[in-house]
Amino acid sequence: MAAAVESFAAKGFHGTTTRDIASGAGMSPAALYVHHRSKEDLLHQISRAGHVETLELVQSAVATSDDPREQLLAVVHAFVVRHAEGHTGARIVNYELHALSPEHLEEIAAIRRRIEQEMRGVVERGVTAGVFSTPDPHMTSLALLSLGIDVARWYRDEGAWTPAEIADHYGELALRMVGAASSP
Amino acid sequence: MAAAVESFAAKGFHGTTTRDIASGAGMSPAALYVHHRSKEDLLHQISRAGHVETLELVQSAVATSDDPREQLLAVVHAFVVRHAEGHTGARIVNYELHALSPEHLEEIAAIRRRIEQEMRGVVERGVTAGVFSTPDPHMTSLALLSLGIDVARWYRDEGAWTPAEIADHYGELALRMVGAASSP
DNA sequence: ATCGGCGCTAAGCGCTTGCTTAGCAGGTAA
DNA sequence: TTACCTGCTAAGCAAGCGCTTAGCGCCGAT
Repeated sequence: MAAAVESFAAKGFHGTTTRDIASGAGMSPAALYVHHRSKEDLLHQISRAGHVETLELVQSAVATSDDPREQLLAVVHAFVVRHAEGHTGARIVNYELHALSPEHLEEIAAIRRRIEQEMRGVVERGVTAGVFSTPDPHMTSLALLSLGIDVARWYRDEGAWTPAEIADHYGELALRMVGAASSP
Repeated sequence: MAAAVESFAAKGFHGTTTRDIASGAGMSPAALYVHHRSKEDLLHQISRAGHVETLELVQSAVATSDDPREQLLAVVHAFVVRHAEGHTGARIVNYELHALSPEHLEEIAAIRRRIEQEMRGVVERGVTAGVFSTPDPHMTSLALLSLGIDVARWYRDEGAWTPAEIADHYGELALRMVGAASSP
C-alpha cells in the first residue's frame, strides 16, 4: 500500500501500472493480488483510510476547546500540517476521486461531507457567539477547507517553509477570513 | 482540442484514450494525428493556451487601476470567475502538469511563475503603500492564488452559487486576508 | 516425516493502448 | 484531362495493460 501511495501520488491512478506498484514494493505483480482484489481496491483502501484519519483529526481539533476562535485555530493548524507533511497521501485523497467506482466514491463523499460539517459548525458557532463575522458562513468554511486542501498541491518538502510555518500563517489568515480580531 | 479538453478534465490525461478524444470529436483515431503529433502534444497545447489566457487575464485586471485595493479585487474576481466558469479547462491546467514532458513542463512553469509575480506585486505594493498589512506578503499572495485555483476542483455548474457570487465573496475574503479595511 | 497452507514467482492470457500505414473521396489548378 | 493536394478512414502493429494460472519453497502443526 505504501508503494501504491507513492506511485499514485507521483503519476496518478491511471498513470500507475500494477508493475510500478509491485516493483516499488519489491514484489512481483502477481503478489499484489494475494492481498488486494484489484488496483481500484488499493485506491479505495488508501482513500478511505486517508479520509477517516482526516475526519478524526478535525474532530479531535474541534474537541480541544469550547471557544470557536481556539477551535478554528486548532482545526486549521492540524488540517494544514496534515496536507503539507502528508501531501503525498493527500494528493490521492483529493485528486484521484474520479478513479473510484461509483459505490466507493459515494462512501468517500459521505466522509468528506462530515469533514465539511465540522468546519461549518466551528464557523457558525463563532458567528452565533458574536466572535466571528462573515456574510456567508457556508462559503467561508468551504474556502477555509479549500485553502488547506490546496496546500497538498503546491507544498514541496524542499520548499522554503515548514509545515508548521505555513499552518501558523494560515491560522492568522483564517481568523481574518471569519472576521475575528487578529490577536487576543 | 475541445473534445480532448472534455475527456482530460473528466478522466485525466492517462485515463483518456486517443479513441475517447476521436469519438468525442466525431472522427477516427487516425484523424487526430493529421493535426497533432501525439496525445501529449494535445495536452501541451491546451495547457499552454490556458496558462497564457490566465496570465493575460491577471495582467489586464492589474492594469485596471493604480490602487492596490482595486487591483486586488479585480484580479481575484477575474481569477475566480475564470476558475469557476472554466473549471473544465482549469482542471487540466492545474492538475495534469505531471503528464507533460519535462521540457513542456518547464515552459508552463515559467508562465505560472509570472502569474505568481503579478499577484505578489499587487500585495507588496499594497503593503508598501500602507493600505495592506500582512506578516508575509509572499505566502499571502500564494494563498490568494491557491484559493482561486482550488475553485476549479470543487465548483459544480449545478451548484447553489454562481461564479460571480463566489467571486464577490472571495473578493471580500481577499481584502480581509491582506488586512485591508472591509469596505471603503 | 509428512502435510497443508501461506506468500510468493514465472509465465502468460486476452485485451487495450498510442500510433502508423495504405489508400480514398473531393476540391483546386494547370 | 491530369496531377496533386488536404482531410479523412479502415485496418492493424508492437507494446503495454490488469489480472490469472500453475507451481514452488518455506514453516508450523501433526
